[in-house]
This record gives sequence, C-alpha cells and structure tokens, in this order.
Amino acid sequence: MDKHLKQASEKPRQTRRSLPMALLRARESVMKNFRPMLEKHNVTEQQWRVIRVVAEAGALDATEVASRASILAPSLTRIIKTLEQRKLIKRQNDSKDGRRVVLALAPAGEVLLHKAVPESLAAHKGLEEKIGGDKLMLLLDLLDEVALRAGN
Amino acid sequence: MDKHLKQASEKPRQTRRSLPMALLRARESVMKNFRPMLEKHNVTEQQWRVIRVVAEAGALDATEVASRASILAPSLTRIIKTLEQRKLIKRQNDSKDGRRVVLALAPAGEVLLHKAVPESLAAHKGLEEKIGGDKLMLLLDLLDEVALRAGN
DNA sequence: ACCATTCAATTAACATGTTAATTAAATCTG
DNA sequence: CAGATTTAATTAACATGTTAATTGAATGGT
Repeated sequence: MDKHLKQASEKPRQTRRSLPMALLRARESVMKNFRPMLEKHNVTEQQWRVIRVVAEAGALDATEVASRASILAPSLTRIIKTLEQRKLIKRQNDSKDGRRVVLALAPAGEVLLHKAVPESLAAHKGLEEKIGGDKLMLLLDLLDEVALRAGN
Repeated sequence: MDKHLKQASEKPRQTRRSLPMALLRARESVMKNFRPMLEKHNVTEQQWRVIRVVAEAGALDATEVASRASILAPSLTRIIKTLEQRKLIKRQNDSKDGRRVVLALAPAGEVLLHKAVPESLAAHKGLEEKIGGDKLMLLLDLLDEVALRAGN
C-alpha cells in the first residue's frame, strides 16, 4: 500500500495552510523581538500586558483589565497576586460594588513602565522596518477584522 | 511642535495597535471555531496538532514533531506521555540513533483522526466564509512573511 | 580508544491557559 | 423584604509555555 498516494488523496489539511498555525508561528516570531526587553525587566509577557493596560487607563477593575489584555480571569487573579507582591501594582476596593477589584500602578510600576516603554516601542519600530510599514498596517487591519468576524 | 506627536512619543503604544496583541486576539477568535470539535473528541489544541503532524508524516522523530507543531520540547515530552497512555500514538526507538524517539499514530489515533479531520476542515471552511477567501489567503501569506522576517 | 563537545530528550520549577466549581456581593422578582 | 438569580472574583485541577539544568547517546578531534 503506497503511503504517498494515500496521503495525497485523503490527508488532513496541510498544517502550513492552517490559520491557527499561521497565527501561532507569526506570533512566536514576533515575540522574539520583545523577549529580551521583557527578560531585562523581569516581567512576563502577560505581566507586561497587565501593567500597560492599567497604565493606559489609570485605574481599572479586574474584569476590564482581563478583557483589554486578553487574559482569562483565573490567570489574572494569579498575575495580580505576584504583581502586588512585587509592589508593581496596587489593588483598591470599589466603593460602589464590593465585588470589584480596582487596579492601579504602584510607584515601582510607574518606574518600570517608564524604563520599559521606550524599549518596547523600539522593538515595535524594529518590526516595522523588518516587515514594512504598509504591510504591517495592512496586517493589523486584517487581524482586527478577523478577530471580529471569526469571533462569532 | 504638534502636541499630538509629542504625546504619542511619550506614552505607551496603544495596546490595540500592538502586533502581538492583534495576533493574540485574532488567534483567540479563530480558535473559538475549533474548540467545539476539539472538546468533542477530548483532545487539546496541542494534542490535536501533534496528531496531525504525525499523521501527515507517517512517522517522525520528536524534534521534527515539535518543530512542525510549534511546540517546545518539554511540552512535547508531556504531551507524548498522555497521548501514549491514551493509546493514540506509539513511540519507537530509532535504530540508528539511540537518543531519538520516533512517533507514529496508533490504531485509536487513526480512528480519531478520520473522525475529527472532516470537522476540522468544516471549521476552516466556516472561517473562510466568515472572512472571505481572498482575505484569508492574503492573511496567510502575510503571516508567513512575518514569521520569516520577524523571526530574527 | 579517549576525552571533550554536541545533541535529543527529559526533568525541574514556575507562570499561564482552560474549564468547572465555589464564594460573596449585587440585582432581580414576586 | 425574602428568595432566586446573576455577576465578579477566586479556587481547583489539569495541560501547556518557558527557561535552566540534567541525562544519555552520538560525534569530533587527537
């Protein structure tokens, strides 16, 4: 029985033309450009996202942080715990709603932010040069559209 | 001096226009289309990738599987362990190289594959309809290019 | 053949992804 | 107002991501 013929006729879709795999590989390559900066400041990718989202908003409840940083609630709970222990963020209680946890940057978090942001921007600039500004823009638009349409 | 430009250079980049975040969100949305099928067959996303890669090749050593499925070696070691316990794959020893582990589908793995592949293809077809065939193709090309150029 | 080096796989340790279950506070409804 | 329902956050349990260290098997040079 010829395995090659069988493969050609009823083989599963090639993994290379699979959208999930393509997204995964692209993200993997892209993140290589940010890892040195993250490691230098001793934060994980997800911790950095939380810090940035909180910084952008000034103060934000956990649910909104999770949504904007694309992190699930259980993960965020653990991330908050470690970031609070490291005094990078602080948690407050919402006066209106006793269930909510409101997050804001702590002083050490502000310091880290100001040190790391330029390096993050530089990494993104580097990507823009490698990929090309127009292609990058096009890709961002396509990704947003896919996120909307595929998200059901 | 334009205050918008000045502000833009000193504030963190908006998370919405960040390529890593865009890739993450897009992937998240895309995966929603596959999760029901994965859950139905009781495999994780990564287990499914391993099964498909092994099936595509017939038999493959672990390093190649890791590379093609975009899974790191330590993760693959654990995945192999569980897939072997569930008798979905089998491991053989490379006669030439005593270090290598060669993987192939076990009978139960073949059964699972043939049941799940049509559903996986259907999910991908559904995506193609939601996004549009040309855009999907364009996106796949862009992602491949980014994976190449950004990857160092 | 010997030793150092390289390489494949595994293990270890910690962080996150993912779904289900739980707890406490808010809200709805009769 | 009381009871049922919803909601935000947490906890639990298991799987994977990630880096460093380890083990055993090839390889290279001498």
